[in-house]
Amino acid sequence: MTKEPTKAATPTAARADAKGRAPADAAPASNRATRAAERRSAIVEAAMEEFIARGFAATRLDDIARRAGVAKGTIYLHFKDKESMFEELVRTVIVPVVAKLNALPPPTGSVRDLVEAFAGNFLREVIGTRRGDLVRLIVAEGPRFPSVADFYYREVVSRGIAGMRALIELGIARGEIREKNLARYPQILVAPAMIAVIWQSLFARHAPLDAQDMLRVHLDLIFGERRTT
Amino acid sequence: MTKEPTKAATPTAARADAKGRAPADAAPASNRATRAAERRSAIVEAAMEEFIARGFAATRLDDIARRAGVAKGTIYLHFKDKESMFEELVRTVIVPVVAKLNALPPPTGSVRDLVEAFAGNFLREVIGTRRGDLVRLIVAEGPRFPSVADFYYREVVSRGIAGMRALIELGIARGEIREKNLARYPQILVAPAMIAVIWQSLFARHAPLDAQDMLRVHLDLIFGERRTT
Amino acid sequence: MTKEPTKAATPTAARADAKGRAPADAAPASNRATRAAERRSAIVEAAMEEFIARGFAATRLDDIARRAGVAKGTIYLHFKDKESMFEELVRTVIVPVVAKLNALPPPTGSVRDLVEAFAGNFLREVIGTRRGDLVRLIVAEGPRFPSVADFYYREVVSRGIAGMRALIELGIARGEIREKNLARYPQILVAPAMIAVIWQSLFARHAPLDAQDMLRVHLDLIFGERRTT
Amino acid sequence: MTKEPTKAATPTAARADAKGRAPADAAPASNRATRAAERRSAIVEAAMEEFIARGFAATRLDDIARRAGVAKGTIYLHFKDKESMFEELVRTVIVPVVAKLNALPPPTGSVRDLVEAFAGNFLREVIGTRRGDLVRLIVAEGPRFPSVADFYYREVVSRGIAGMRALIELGIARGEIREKNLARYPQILVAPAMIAVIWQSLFARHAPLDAQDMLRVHLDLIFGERRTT
DNA sequence: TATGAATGAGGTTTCATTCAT
DNA sequence: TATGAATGAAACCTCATTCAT
Repeated sequence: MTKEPTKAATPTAARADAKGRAPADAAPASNRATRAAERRSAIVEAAMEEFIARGFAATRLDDIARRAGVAKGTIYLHFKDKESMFEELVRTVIVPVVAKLNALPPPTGSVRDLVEAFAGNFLREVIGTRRGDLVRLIVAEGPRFPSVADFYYREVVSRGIAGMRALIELGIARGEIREKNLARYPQILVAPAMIAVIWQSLFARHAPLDAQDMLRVHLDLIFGERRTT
Repeated sequence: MTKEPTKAATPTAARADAKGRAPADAAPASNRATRAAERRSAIVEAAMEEFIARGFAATRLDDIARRAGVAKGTIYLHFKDKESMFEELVRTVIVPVVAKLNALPPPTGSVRDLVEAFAGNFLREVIGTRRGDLVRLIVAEGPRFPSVADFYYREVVSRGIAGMRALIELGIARGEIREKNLARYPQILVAPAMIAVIWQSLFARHAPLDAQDMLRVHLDLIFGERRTT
Repeated sequence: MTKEPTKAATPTAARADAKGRAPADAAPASNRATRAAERRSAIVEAAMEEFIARGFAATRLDDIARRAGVAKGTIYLHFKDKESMFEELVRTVIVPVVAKLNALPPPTGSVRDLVEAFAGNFLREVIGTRRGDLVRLIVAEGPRFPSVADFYYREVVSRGIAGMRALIELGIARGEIREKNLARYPQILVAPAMIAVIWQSLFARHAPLDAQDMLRVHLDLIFGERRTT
Repeated sequence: MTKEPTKAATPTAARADAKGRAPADAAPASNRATRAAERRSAIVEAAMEEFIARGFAATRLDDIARRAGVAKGTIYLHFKDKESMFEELVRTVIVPVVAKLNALPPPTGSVRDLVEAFAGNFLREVIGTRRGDLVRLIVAEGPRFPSVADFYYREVVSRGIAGMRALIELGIARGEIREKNLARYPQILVAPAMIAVIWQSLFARHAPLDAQDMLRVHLDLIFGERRTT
């Protein structure tokens, strides 16, 4: 009475190669594997939208399928069940974020400029975008999906904290930051940005928040006098 | 508004009277209205626990009823439906918070002492307690329950922001705070506290966070040199 | 993400007694417990028909519900799921059979008369009736429901075999049966009856089988010359 | 009857020829028709295993395909649908049984020896083997597949009964069998063998049954005194 | 008021069948 | 011929809501 399907691996990836030769006549953009990958992305994309809009429990696979333009059953060719889909989804969406964090340029110029550039970029790319909603989604569903919270902590939060700490220590060493204890709580550095993300989702229509400006004020607190821009 | 007008003689009540004796356990302080209120608060309490643990959609009225020690139908004597219950629930739980905010003492002593006392109190009462989870619940369900987000903004956030702004302006006027622009973003003042609340729910088991200590560092940033305590 | 309902116990059986007194005014035939029991039997009855007609896997709960005159959800108030329903069902239906086996009269008269009366009765009550189909159902689904096969073996088969063996030994002792080895294989005694049951389900429309007459011939083999009736 | 008429040039074939060379692996004894027949019998074999293990409704074509080492779609090149496959399958598997029955040697020696040899052979080849499970499968699915039951009756049962009857009449004529009425119910002769088959599937792990020995006792009943072997 | 059995719409998941390659 | 991704009808099961008691 039990089975174990465990699908979700890339389905037909290397069949052509089994012939022992490169598929010379394979049109690069329309073979089976490519179309399957496209469908998978469509599902991931659609699922993101729905999960963000309604949360895990209230999201219907029917709606995901319709939005992705596939049949309900197709989802099960790519994901074992709704829970696995949610978990893999978050991983899939987080991966580029991690890549971006790892690709940060080495610190040149003042630490404040670095932080401001980085945080400004973060705000532009996250606030009010789907990626910001992803943060809210993780906050919302984390307790019910410990594996998701774990993954997010391991891949994003702990690395981000470590990176911030390194920057803060550099700023302290260069005399840009006076408050030495800040290195113990890099969370303080990013707290306003997180607040801005959440504020955007919940209260923007009551009181819009200029996240970039708030960030500058926050950095003034940390780095001292605002520079004359 | 969700309750039916109280009817005079319901079947059960009539049958009890038919026994020809006064109900022995009806103490003067435990009349019908009182017991109804007790039931209602039992339901509210149970619903809070369940909604926090599972979120709105995944919470079953069955579980709420069992936890509250009432029958499922009883919930519908107090609330119109699940959504109304959730909305009223959040209001009910938030009211004492508002009351507390309104009962704050007038500012005497230094602003830093005031803020530190208030925030310290906030952290003690919120971090790791059910009230902290309530914040996360609102973050999680806010987009699907605009009325809840609106209510929370109106009753708690906007008042809190206003109060913080007044304190900040006082601090600036007294020379305790140098960064004048902070008054435009009181969110910065509370951001680390919010982060601590969320951190506690999601990442505490990976990396515990000393919220009180982090708060002191944050206040040092705002008020300058840490005083020698 | 896991729960354990485990319903299926008699739902509201003893609630009235919780009051500490016998429910004097409880109409014997129409209280809640009685109606629940009636519904349960209706479901059991309907499920028997459907399982016999289609087998376990091909039977739809929808059809059972419709036949029983209840809603689909009602089934789940009495049974945990389809498998549990099937298993409990077989138990429920088998119980009276066991009771009947236990209530057999002590052997008086000739062993042949006893066996003939018993087997004749068996054939009348089983062949072509729902109880006969139950035997076929157990044969069909037994390998996939070991607990059902086990239960049937323990409660019916092993007792029946033991009873037959005792009768055979009595017959040998009395000189009615010459073949002493028969006591080692009481299955031989009942084999034609079982064949008749299966024949009835599968081949009756091609070649009707007079089970009672076949039984007499079989008993003649065992007990020797047919008596002049 | 379930196969499409063979078309001349299918896409795959055409593409292979486009390479301008003869397919190197096309041995003379392994042409297309042969390989198709091999695939078909692989499907039949796999389907037997699955249908026996799970019954018709619970068997998945996916599992049959995987076990047979073909793609799911291939099954539909050989069989119209699942039901047709089941029906043809049973026919296919039964055919050799019929052939064997027809090839029985003419009766020489004593009837008891004949019956004992035949039945002993039957038990060895059927009990605990796949062919025995086929009997159980027919018992299980017969009512839902009248055509299968019909076919089985026509090809196996009726011939077997007729053959048994002839043997019995010969035994009566030769004086080996005293019970003349046995010729009217040849089922009695085979009943213990059928019981043994079913017993093996359902109850063997509770109480193993020595079918060969039981058969000898049964034949003693029919042919009188056990011969001194 | 309070109960909880009953309902049935609606959700997730499976799987026989099709069809472009 | 052969493939297996895709489909979508249909199954099982849940649970918010109702209502007779």
